Order: sequence, then structure tokens, then C-alpha cells
Amino acid sequence: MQPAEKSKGCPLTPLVALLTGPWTLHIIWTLSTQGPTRFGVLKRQVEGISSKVLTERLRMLEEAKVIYRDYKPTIPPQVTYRLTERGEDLHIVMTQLNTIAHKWYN
Amino acid sequence: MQPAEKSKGCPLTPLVALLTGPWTLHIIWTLSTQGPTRFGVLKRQVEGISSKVLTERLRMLEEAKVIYRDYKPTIPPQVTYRLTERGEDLHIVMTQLNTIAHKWYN
DNA sequence: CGGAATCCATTGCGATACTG
DNA sequence: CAGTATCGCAATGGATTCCG
Repeated sequence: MQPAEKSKGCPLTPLVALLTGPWTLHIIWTLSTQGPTRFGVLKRQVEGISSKVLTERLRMLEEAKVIYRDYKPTIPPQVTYRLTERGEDLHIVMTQLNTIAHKWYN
Repeated sequence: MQPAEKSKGCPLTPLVALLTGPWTLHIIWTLSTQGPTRFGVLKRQVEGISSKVLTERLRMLEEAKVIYRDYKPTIPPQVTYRLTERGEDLHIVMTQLNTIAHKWYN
């Protein structure tokens, strides 16, 4: 069971389920600070992540309308990810987390 | 490997590692809306969590100075958890997440 | 290049039982 | 009441390989 499967009533649940997924915040943070980024670059920036999980997470974020996937069928193909307006909402939250992190650990 | 083990340099890392732990946000949310709560009540409010994991998470949150543990050695023993000032910092963030959740899903 | 598919080891979680 | 201890399994993330 996913923890988030419970408490269907709370509107926070699906959002929390998304954000607490592995690497998710890291990916969003990278996209928000680096701007639109290609798959390969993203994989290098989010150090330690596997292709499988990165793809998986990007799909979930795309489905949640947090990121856009821009696919150019060139050879070789070129796929760029960038935050949507929803992604920017989350960026604001992460900026606050960043502020808190500094407050706590400095 | 825990995802958070990487990127030691980023100040966000330990905070994110804490928050993305299972049930963590749920626990914080409950404590912030219900106020100080005893173990048994908390276990019932955070529906689906096991004693083991609840204890585990509470210990981590205590260590991170996010919650206090008030222990009264009565018979039967009485242990109450409540947010610290740090916990209140996180409550603010969650309130914003709540706002976002409503914005997205309504 | 950006994945999809497969396989596999790890482990984290739940269930259960027990205790001061 | 508020945990701790033990166990066993399923899920999940990593590594690898292959492809359009």
C-alpha cells in the first residue's frame, strides 16, 4: 500500500503523493533553476538517478501537468522538459523550503 | 542508496529527505491541525500507519527538532507529541501546499 | 538520444506478538 | 498505553540490454 492511498478525502493527498515520490523535488528544483532541460542533461544533473526512474517520474509529473514534454523528432531525437505554470507554483514552495533549510542549518 | 544520499552540497537535501519520508507530511499536518496529540490518537488519525513506522517517523521528527515528545511516566504512561517552532515553519509550507491543491483540483 | 523491457537484489513496510 | 521485537513478503529502484 502506498501511504497516500489512504485519506482519499484530503485534497492534499494526491499532491503529497506526487511530491514525496523519489527524486521528484530534486527534478523540479533542477528544472526551475536550470530552465528547460533535455533528458540526458537532466539525468546528469540529478546525480545518481537511473533512466528508468527518471522516465517514470517525468511521466508522472507530465500527467500531473507539472511539466511539459517537448518532443522534436529529429535524428537523434530531442526531448526537452520544462515546468508548467503548476510547476512554478511548486517552485515557490521549494524556494520557501530553501529559506527554511538555511534558517535551520545555518 | 537513498536518493537523498547524493548532492551533499545542497542545503535542501536533508530537509527534503525528512519530508519525503513515508507518512511524514501526514503526521505534521495532523499535529498542526489537531494540536498536541497522544500516540494512540495519532495512530488512529493517521489512518493506515503501523505502530512501527509511526514510532520510527516520530523519532526522526524529534531528532530533527520538528516535534517535541512529552513523556509523563504515569500508569499507564502518557506520551504527547506536539510541533516545535520548526514544525510551525513546516506548517506554513503545508498550508501553501493546501492552497495549491485547491487551486489545482477545484 | 531517449527511452522500453527485463531481471534481480534489497529493503522497507505491515502483521503479529509481546512487554514495562 | 506506548511502544519494541521478530518475521516474511512484495514492491521498487538499479543495472543491464536493446531499439527506433
